[in-house]
Amino acid sequence: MAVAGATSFSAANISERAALPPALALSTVIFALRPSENSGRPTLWLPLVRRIREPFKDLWALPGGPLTQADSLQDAAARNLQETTGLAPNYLEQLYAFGGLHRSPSQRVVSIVYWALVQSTQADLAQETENVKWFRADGLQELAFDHNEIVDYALWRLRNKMAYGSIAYHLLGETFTLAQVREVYEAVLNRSIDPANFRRQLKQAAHIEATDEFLQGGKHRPPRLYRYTGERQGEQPGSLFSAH
Amino acid sequence: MAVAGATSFSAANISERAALPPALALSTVIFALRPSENSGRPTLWLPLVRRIREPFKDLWALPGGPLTQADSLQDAAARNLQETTGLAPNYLEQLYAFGGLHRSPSQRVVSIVYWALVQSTQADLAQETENVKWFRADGLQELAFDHNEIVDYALWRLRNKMAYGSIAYHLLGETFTLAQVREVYEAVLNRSIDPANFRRQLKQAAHIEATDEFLQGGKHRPPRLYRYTGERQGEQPGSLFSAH
DNA sequence: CCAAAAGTGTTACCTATACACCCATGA
DNA sequence: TCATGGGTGTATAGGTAACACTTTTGG
Repeated sequence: MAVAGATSFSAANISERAALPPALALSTVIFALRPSENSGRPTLWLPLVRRIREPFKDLWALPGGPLTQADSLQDAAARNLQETTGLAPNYLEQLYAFGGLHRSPSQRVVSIVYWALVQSTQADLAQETENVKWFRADGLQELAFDHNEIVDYALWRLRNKMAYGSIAYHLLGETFTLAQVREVYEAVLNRSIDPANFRRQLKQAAHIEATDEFLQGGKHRPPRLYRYTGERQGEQPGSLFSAH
Repeated sequence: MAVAGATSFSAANISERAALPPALALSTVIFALRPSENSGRPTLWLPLVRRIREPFKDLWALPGGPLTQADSLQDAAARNLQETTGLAPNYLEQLYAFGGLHRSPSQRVVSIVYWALVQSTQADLAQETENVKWFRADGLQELAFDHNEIVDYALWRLRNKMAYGSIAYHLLGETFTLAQVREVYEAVLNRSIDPANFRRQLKQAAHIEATDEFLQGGKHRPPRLYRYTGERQGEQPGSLFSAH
């Protein structure tokens, strides 16, 4: 099924494409926070898999696969994510259906793409193999297919949701300090935020509750731990309540 | 391909489903403003097509069809919309990919759904036939498949975009008065808006310019006509600039 | 006691809202 | 001239950003 060089197409090639039914595939953009190599501050990373076949052999690509028959799109995305990277997502939402004519040089492929958030602890457990590796989300190298464009769009959506919705918690564990939430915002939105104002906004708007515990072991005054009380899963058409 | 009653499934039926590859379909939720039957004030309407075959024979459904091979998803949606209803959309954007297991009682179908806005003038031209008819967008009767859910989601998205983005102009013609824009907002968001404040918000935030013309023929002081200067097409992943 | 993060208080500014008011036109 | 929608001005409230200040820990 894989053919020739990925750059140009003959007329014969095009008419051959028109005869085949478009294939349906699922891919997922997975985000997690990991410490930066330099500063050690949390930054956005995502796992990619190496292509071991043409087309785009040896380039890195989003994890994905065919649509499993017995699952809904959402379930199939979660299952596929688990099988290719070993990760269990904390948040999963449909991103977009990409269906340009020449996304793949061989057969025409329509990809339904999801995006996911996983906790840092999860991400650390995930095995890095020869063919699965984490990359920083910004300044990514050239990827297979149109996956650079897809990652850019996912990043845009993530930042949008972060700025308005209450999504940051899905990158954190069961309990967290308000400073940690702030660090998530700063890492994703790539700008510093006033701690005083930020904590107030969180405590009034978002769905969190204070616990009786404090994070010990720091150098300074131990901060209080909080817990997220909102929805755990991603946004879906069924749930028409979330503001954005 | 069409089989049996739409309500329950035998085990044999299910395993048969699993063997077939999922079909890929396109549908579109089309919105236009038309005067209400009672008040004459503009309200939201959408065109539906009558099912002439099982499943769901004689119920109304969203216009749609298979993915044409030679077009991108966006182009295929526009073409399909043209062929089924005769309408040319002023705005077209992908809504969601619906892929639940039992959306269709026969074969499994994954529908990539778009939503569109057309001008009232267009909508008036569009021929109402035995099998194509306009309905008020709220309080819709029972539709085929999961199309009620899809329309609800499209309505939610429309209202969201309307409240933030600059989308209302796509329901209007080349030139328009600020009062007409306000009527669009009032019709879609279903609440009255202060004319004075609304005009100020528009004139500073949105991409419109004043023309030298005034709308004549009204009962009172002729209002100035404005023109939209922003983008004409829908939002797509390529264009990562629009706020929301 | 000092440094630094946790957490609180205060103020300036910006923008959405409410509403009083003037303007221009048809009848 | 009157009624009415078009269009402008202005005061008020609510929320965000900036930053001074207090609190609490480790060293």
